[in-house]
Amino acid sequence: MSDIIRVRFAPSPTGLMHIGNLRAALFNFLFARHGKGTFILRIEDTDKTRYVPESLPNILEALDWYGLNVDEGPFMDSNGKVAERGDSGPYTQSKRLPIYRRYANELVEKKVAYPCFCTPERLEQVRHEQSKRKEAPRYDKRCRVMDLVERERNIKSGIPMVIRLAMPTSGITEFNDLIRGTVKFENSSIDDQVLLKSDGYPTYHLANVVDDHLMRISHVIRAEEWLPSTPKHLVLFKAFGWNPPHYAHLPMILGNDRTKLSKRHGAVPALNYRDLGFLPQAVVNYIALLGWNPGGERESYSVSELVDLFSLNKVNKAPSIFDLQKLIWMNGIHIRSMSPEQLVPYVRWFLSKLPSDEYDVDDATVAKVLTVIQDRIPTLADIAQWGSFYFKRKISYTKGELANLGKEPVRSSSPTDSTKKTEEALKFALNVLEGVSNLTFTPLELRENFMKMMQAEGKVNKDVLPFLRYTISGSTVSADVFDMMACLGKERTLKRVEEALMILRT
RNA sequence: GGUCCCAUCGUCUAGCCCGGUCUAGGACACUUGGUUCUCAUCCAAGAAACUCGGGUUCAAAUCCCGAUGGGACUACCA
Repeated sequence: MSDIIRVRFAPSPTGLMHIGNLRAALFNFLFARHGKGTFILRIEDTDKTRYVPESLPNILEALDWYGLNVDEGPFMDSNGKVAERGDSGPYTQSKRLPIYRRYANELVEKKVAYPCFCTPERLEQVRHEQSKRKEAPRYDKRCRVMDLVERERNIKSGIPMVIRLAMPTSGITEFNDLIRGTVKFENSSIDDQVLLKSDGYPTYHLANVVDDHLMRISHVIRAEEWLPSTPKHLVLFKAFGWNPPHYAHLPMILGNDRTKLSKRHGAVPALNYRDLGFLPQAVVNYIALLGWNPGGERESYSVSELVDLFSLNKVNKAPSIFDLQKLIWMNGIHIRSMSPEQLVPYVRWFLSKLPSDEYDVDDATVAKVLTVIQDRIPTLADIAQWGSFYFKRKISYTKGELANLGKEPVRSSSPTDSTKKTEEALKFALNVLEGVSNLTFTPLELRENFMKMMQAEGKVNKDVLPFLRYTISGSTVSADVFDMMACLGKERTLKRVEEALMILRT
């Protein structure tokens, strides 16, 4: 076996790319890049009945969003059409049907496979009877022992048939899984799998083996659910006289209830995380650490660091549970580690979703706003709420709401008292703000001025700042008041305070 | 039912291969405190695990066996 690394991510286009797919893709990608190898995308569309046309564009978009660039295989060209690159194509199995047929015939000639004429109904019944007798449900090998004359006759008369693998009835098949070590299977316990269906399409098992060989795949890195069918694949490799690739079976990602991740478990489609406001590098970082750990105590890694450190023998054997809480935390880490300018492209989409009659999103100032709120947004989607002090055209509140701010928490004061208190605070603020020059309207300067003046008048923060916060942001929960005011600029800040005072006087 | 895989805090994990340095470390979440005009960030502290039973050994989270538990597979699906 050559030491050139070629790996593939081989999804079947039966639905949207989900987290499990993403994980398989990511580990293949990391392994390929780490070993300076080739990362191949292969589309396993051999089940016509489950084919979903939107699936492939979704897979390509997801790979692109997460930065898992494919070296060979389908890609979206500049016209938005699916094209393929690489010299081992086609990379879409439905375009390789003659190849599989040829190899299936070769297996029949070698007597490693045989035609089977059993109807689905008969198979169903055989299985039914077996399970009634508490036996393992499996094909009873009736057509395997059919005499050649009858077989020829059946073929000639055009009875629908499939090609089945003639699994050895004795001996064991063992292999060294790169993650799990030696795994052994009793050949006699394995069914005579269908290799070529009656519609001329191959099953996964045939297509997989043929393509992995033809595409010179060096390492098959796939989910653990494939572990039990690996001996079938090995038997096929042996029958063809080919060298099998190395195998590595990844532990599964489970939902909170410890079962296979499915729709019930929340935002499973991989691109949903984009729409929920997660950074691709945060998701990649999180997923990489689910079932893999380079050792040590670090949690935050860039993609290139992951590539440098990645190795299959550090992959865990046990399945892991997807924890959205930790992803959210990690997203925050990545958001805070980036500059506002770097964040802008990711944030734009969320801002574009805001109603334009209420929000005024000025592209040029997004970065400025981000510096103010970057520390407190766990996801990019939160920019709408936290940035609204700036983007919202009009901060609206009623007189009552403003007055309410003046209420003492303990002893309740009369409405007039609380209105007065609010008014007093805002008048004070207005006065201070007017004293700060346009040029020095910075958080630091503002803070100093306010502190100085408050001290002079015997006021404490609580007497002024909550009122100002509400006036500026329209919320009792917001970013730093001074940061917000500096971000807004003197003119807009003054306008808001003045407007609030006017409302109070009505 | 059969086959295979797996097993450290609620969760992600370090340690396991090459037994002693483990009164088992880190992180998320949780609780408490500090910083603070709010919410976050940040800082400090706390609670929280080697599934069980045998064996090997002077010594086992680490090696072996078994049980239990969980998961995957068991289709003319991948």
